[in-house]
Amino acid sequence: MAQRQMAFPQADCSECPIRYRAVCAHCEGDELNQLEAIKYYRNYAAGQTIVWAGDRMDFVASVVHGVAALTQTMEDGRRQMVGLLLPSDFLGRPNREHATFDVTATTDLQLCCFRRQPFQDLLSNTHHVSKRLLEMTLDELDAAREWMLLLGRKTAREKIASFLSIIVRRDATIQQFAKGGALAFDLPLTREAMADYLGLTLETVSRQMSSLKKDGVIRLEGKRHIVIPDFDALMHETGDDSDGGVY
Amino acid sequence: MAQRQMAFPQADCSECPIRYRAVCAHCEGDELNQLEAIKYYRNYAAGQTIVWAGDRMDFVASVVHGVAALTQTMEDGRRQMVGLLLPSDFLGRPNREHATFDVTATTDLQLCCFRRQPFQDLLSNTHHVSKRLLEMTLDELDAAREWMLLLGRKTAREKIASFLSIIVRRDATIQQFAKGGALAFDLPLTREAMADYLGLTLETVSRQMSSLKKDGVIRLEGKRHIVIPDFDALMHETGDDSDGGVY
DNA sequence: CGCTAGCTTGACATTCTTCAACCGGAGTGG
DNA sequence: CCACTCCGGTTGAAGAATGTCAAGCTAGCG
Repeated sequence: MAQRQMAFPQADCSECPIRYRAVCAHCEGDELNQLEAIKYYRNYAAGQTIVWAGDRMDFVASVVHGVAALTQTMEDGRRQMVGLLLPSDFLGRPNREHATFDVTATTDLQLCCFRRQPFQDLLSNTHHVSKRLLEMTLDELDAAREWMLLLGRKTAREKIASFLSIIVRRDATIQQFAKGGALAFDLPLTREAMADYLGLTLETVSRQMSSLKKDGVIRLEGKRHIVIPDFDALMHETGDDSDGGVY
Repeated sequence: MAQRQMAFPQADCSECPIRYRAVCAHCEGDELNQLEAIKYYRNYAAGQTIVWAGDRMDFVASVVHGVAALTQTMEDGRRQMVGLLLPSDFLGRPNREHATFDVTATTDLQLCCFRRQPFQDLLSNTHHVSKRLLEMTLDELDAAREWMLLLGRKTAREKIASFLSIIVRRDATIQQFAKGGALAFDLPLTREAMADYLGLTLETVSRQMSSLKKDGVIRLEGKRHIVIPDFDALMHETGDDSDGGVY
């Protein structure tokens, strides 16, 4: 694959699109300067592998633009995605030298990287980064648990609907309103990657997408562009409790 | 159900069985004293519910003895276990007032509880508790990701074998050597709870247990006591990479 | 202009679930 | 003490959901 040149701007922290959601969210003044001093950007084209499971990984990073996937592969080739990293999500683990999962860019991607050792020093010496990292890790654990319900108990149709609703909500910046107030967005994953995410085969994904389309829950414009005329109707297909309840 | 009296001893921290694995692991001297000052024990009988999803929860806790399960339930009754808490595991989330999942004791259980507010204060004012909590949360996230592979891609037989191997390894204190060097332990879960853990029906769990027994991978003594004559044979049934690789 | 990657669709096979019957031990009331 | 019932578990038969294998479509690209 030809390595296209990426076109993401390399922002100053003050203009960074994930400034108040990423691991740096709570930092100000000196702490932010320390982070800024050790940061550098890396760009990847859609489809590129960032690290393989077991590889030495000497940086941690925040996703600035694009989407990355963590996947696990069994000996016989069965694959399961176990993490989907959207802008502001954190990649890597402090105090761990080697990657536990394969990491690939599923769209063009920009990472804001920190060399691991200086980052760990910062964790030990300051409060705000580790506090934010704990919050984010707890959030990811909650998300992982929702995902487990999906993998263990939902039907193929519910899985697809749930996936679409996650994408729509998780990266609100991607979403736009199409004519008539409907939601519209581009899928950041191929059918195969969706299958890996959902614990299905790509054929089943394709069939269920067609089925949702036939029933008017979604519209497909091209293969990747989705229009959702009625978000409530989509939510109804997810199998989740409709009444937001607690909040 | 009659509320039997629990028989777990209430240890001083210095004699606590989870002293160096729980959230308090890194604490010494003053920090430990602060924790000790706000701790109290609670006991639950097998089957009891600790909190329901959405309930106000004004404490966090470490599991001292026994096993607790986090489960999610869909409107139509489908249930998925999303967390299995063994001794030293942490229950609850700082800065969150309401429980996100149902929590139940699957065996007789002892918790070492901390009122949430003082615990949060400790998190803000000291280093060692939050550092340990971050480590533990990252470990749980890794475990959740292994679990996703299981839920999404493993066969029923592989799921059962994986579950058994997790139990054997995760709480090494439970396990004993039966005659002939075989591993032996008691299942901490009913067939139904195993089904909820593994994303199966209880009938499928029962059938696969019978099948593994028929093939000599496990022996069943009563319904709950398991003997594993050959651990490698069990591992081979899990579908996981056999060579431990990195470690 | 033909290839390829990504996707769709069909026919058939397989796995797991569903529904139902049954078993055995523990606790309970007569 | 015995019959009863309940709970957790096992097993069988039939059906539904999803996977597998195979063919074919389409858009973009060399």
